Order: sequence, then C-alpha cells, then structure tokens
Amino acid sequence: MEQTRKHSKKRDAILRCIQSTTVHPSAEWVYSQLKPQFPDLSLATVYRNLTLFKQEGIIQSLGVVNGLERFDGTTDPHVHFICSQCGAIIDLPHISVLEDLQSTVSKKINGTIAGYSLCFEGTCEQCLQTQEDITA
Amino acid sequence: MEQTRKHSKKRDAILRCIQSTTVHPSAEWVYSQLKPQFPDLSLATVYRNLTLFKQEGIIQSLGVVNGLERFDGTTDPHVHFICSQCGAIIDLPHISVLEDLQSTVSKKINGTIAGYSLCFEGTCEQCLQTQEDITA
DNA sequence: ATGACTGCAAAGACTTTGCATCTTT
DNA sequence: AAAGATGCAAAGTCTTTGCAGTCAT
Repeated sequence: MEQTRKHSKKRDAILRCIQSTTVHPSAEWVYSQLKPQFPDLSLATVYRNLTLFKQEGIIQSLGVVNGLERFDGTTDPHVHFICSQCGAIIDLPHISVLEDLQSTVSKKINGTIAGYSLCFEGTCEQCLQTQEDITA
Repeated sequence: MEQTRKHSKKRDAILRCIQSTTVHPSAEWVYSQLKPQFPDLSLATVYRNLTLFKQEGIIQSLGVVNGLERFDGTTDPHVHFICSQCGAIIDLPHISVLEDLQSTVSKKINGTIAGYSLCFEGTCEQCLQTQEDITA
C-alpha cells in the first residue's frame, strides 16, 4: 500500500515556522517556537516532520553546526555565511558564477550533481562588535 | 601554567594517517587504520587528538556526513564533492574564482572571513556505475 | 473504521569526559 | 618527579524508534 499523507496542524505549523524565518533553525529551535502554541507538541514530532520535509525536498539541511543540524526552508542551492563564534547562518544572495563551476565540476568527477553549498566561515558583524566591547 | 605539549607516538601516527589519505576520514576510520599497529589504541585518543589538531588548525573538519564528522588533513580551503549515496568526499582542484567571491562576501556581511567550503553534492562515478549494474 | 500522526519514554549513535595509570621530559 | 597522554568505561548530546493512544479521512 502506498502511504497516503494525512493533514496535520502540527506539521503545517512546523513547515510554516521553518519557511518564515531566516535563522536556519535547528529542530530544537522550531520546537521551542511552536511549544507555546502547541503545549503538547513533542520534539519527536518536529524531528519526524523535518525528516519528512527533507525527503520530500521542500526543505534542505545545511549540515551540523555546533552539534545541531540546521535547516533551510528554501531548497534552491545558495551561499551561506556561518559565524564560527555564535553559529549564526546568514543567507547571501545567489552568486551566478557558480553555475559555470557546476558544469565544470560534474565533468571532472564524471558524476551527477544535485546541488551545491558554498559556505563561508568567519566572524559575523555582531560578534566582531561584541569583541570590541569586551576589549575596550 | 602554560600547557606544554609532549611527544606521543600515537598522536604522530594519527596525524600522519589523516595527512596521508584522500578519503577525508572519520575518527572511526582513523582508529581502525591504526588499531592493528597500536593494539591498545583507544578511540577516545583519536577523538582527543583530532580535536587538538583542529584547534591548532593543522587539520580541518568538513562537517558531519551520515552522522560522522569527517576530517581533512589539509587546511587550505578548497572544493569538495560529496556523494550523497556512499558518502565519499572527493577533492577538487582549487577554483580560483572564489578568491574574488571571498572579498565580495566579506564586504557584504561586514564580518571577517576565515575560510570557505564549497561543496557539491550528487552521485559519484562509482555509485552511478553500481546503479547501472543493478538496473541492468 | 482505517491508517496516519503523535507523545512519551526508551533506545541509538557518535563524541566527550573523569579518573587511575602509563609516558615523556 | 612533574605534567601530559592514554585506556576504559561512564556520561553527554542530539536524534531516532517502538508502542499505545489520537486524529484525519
């Protein structure tokens, strides 16, 4: 039997939550956002639905930062900046040069490319600011 | 008191191991490689030293793939390809276009950039081959 | 009603840590 | 000797899973 999807308010809320933020949240973050509205929400449900969305390809995983998997409500490949101090993940506007790279790369490895992730790492503006404050 | 580093055969071996392979290994992989040569080696030691090398900046972490953190004995930022089927991480020759991007990005975010990681994802040649074999 | 969805708690998987012991200097 | 390094096992974290109850169709 084919698995038929049923409607679920919590699932909807989880998806809406991740799609309406720019923080590239972890499961825990989504959970804590929705908990007030759904007092009986379980973290397991968040994990289960996030996994589901990933499989369906409507969200993407950005990998693990400081032990927590981070998600992106957007599915198209794009560029991120991760602050190595606070773990913030900041979106950067699409950089078109990569289109060319993609075809170059697929030829080089003789494989197929499903997507890419270009990630810069360093210290974000806010953390630089904080440092200054402390040093001052 | 300043922590003085002492010499350790196992540490040396761990570093040599990760520096002399192109597989971008996990801690477990390094452990299993060295275990025959050091029967009393502990996985904890591998983890501890890997963490140490990371802090010293002589190796880099490529993030978590299928639940396992993967390392690279090389520290300079470069491009990788990850096979989403088998988890293989393949090095790709440096792509110079990124130099320009880096400065563009640092201006955009008003932060400092320590490095980047450009990662393509898809199916590697070997896995494509395997699929053909199965389908055939 | 039927099958999917969920909460809860237990189980898992990977990594870290405490402590006694062994090594290096 | 003194201080770091290691093995072992226990503890931690994040994530997944089993199961019984709940909700959507």
